[in-house]
Amino acid sequence: MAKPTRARLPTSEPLKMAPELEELIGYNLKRAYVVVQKDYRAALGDGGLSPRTFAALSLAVAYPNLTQSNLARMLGIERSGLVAIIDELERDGLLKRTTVPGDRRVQALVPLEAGIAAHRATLAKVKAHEDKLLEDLSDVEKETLIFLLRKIRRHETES
Amino acid sequence: MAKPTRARLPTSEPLKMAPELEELIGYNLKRAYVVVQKDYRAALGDGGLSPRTFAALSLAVAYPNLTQSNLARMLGIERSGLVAIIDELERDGLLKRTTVPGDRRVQALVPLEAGIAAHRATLAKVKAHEDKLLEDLSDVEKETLIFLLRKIRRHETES
DNA sequence: TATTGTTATACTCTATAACTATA
DNA sequence: TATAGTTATAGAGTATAACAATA
Repeated sequence: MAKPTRARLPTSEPLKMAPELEELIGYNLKRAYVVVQKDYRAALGDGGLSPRTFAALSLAVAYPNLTQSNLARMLGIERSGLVAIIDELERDGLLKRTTVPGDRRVQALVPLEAGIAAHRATLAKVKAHEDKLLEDLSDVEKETLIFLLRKIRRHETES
Repeated sequence: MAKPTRARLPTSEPLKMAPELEELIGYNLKRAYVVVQKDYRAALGDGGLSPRTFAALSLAVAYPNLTQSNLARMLGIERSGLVAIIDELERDGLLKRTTVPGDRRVQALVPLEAGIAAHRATLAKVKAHEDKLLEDLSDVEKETLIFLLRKIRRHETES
């Protein structure tokens, strides 16, 4: 049976980390992601688009008449999970589902003027939040980080 | 009203990305995190410890007699959320809650032999999964990535 | 008054499976 | 048979608020 070998860490003591955990890419990725995500929410507030809704809108604006299935693929999520996101965007008047002549199964996504404006405005806020949060990273460091993250993203499942 | 300006993206066409999305750190962080997290689960299987449970065990092993409140702080989660994680670890015989003489409020976490062994075995599996998944990153690139992620992590809320 | 562990509760994000209407 | 959109459902993961015991 394992015996306690050290005294309990008092609350006042500065927080230590598990050394082997700190060397793992996955752990650092998760923790860093939480930092950025929390700051995003704080910066955009309650009325703002959530990260995933903003991502969906960005792609819908960049590729008008996109299919929901294609958008889900681009986002790396299931078709079923996209429904609520599109519901929200349509409810807010940012885009609309339209039927496509020639294939009555699909619902093409058409960005509306309000959606294009919301996208532009939100993008500016997101950029401002990242610039502020990451101001202690140089431009080269930010480029390097994105380059390395994209290298990991090459393993995204293509399904 | 916005008019469709391009033809619908056919399923066969290679997936495009929204350029401005691809330049955001947060978006790339999220997508890369999903890649690593999915590969972790695939590598460790159904019986394996989840990332958060492994992280909790790692810290409990590194700091015997740790308090639940301190552990929650280290993990960056709420005390309440840690309860289920410790329940799981205790149920699996990997650690035990023990009362501390001098403060009967706290439940010190004592790693058991099985817990130390499970930690060692899981760490080996996690390292193997990361080495395999990230084999296209050089050692310098991996070090750089961890360095940059830690720079972001400096903004972790100290609560 | 403040803190520790706990419970209850709810919300976000995501996945799986099954359905319908089309193709 | 296969695909697009949808619904129902469930499971992580996390947060907030409150509580009892203790400091």
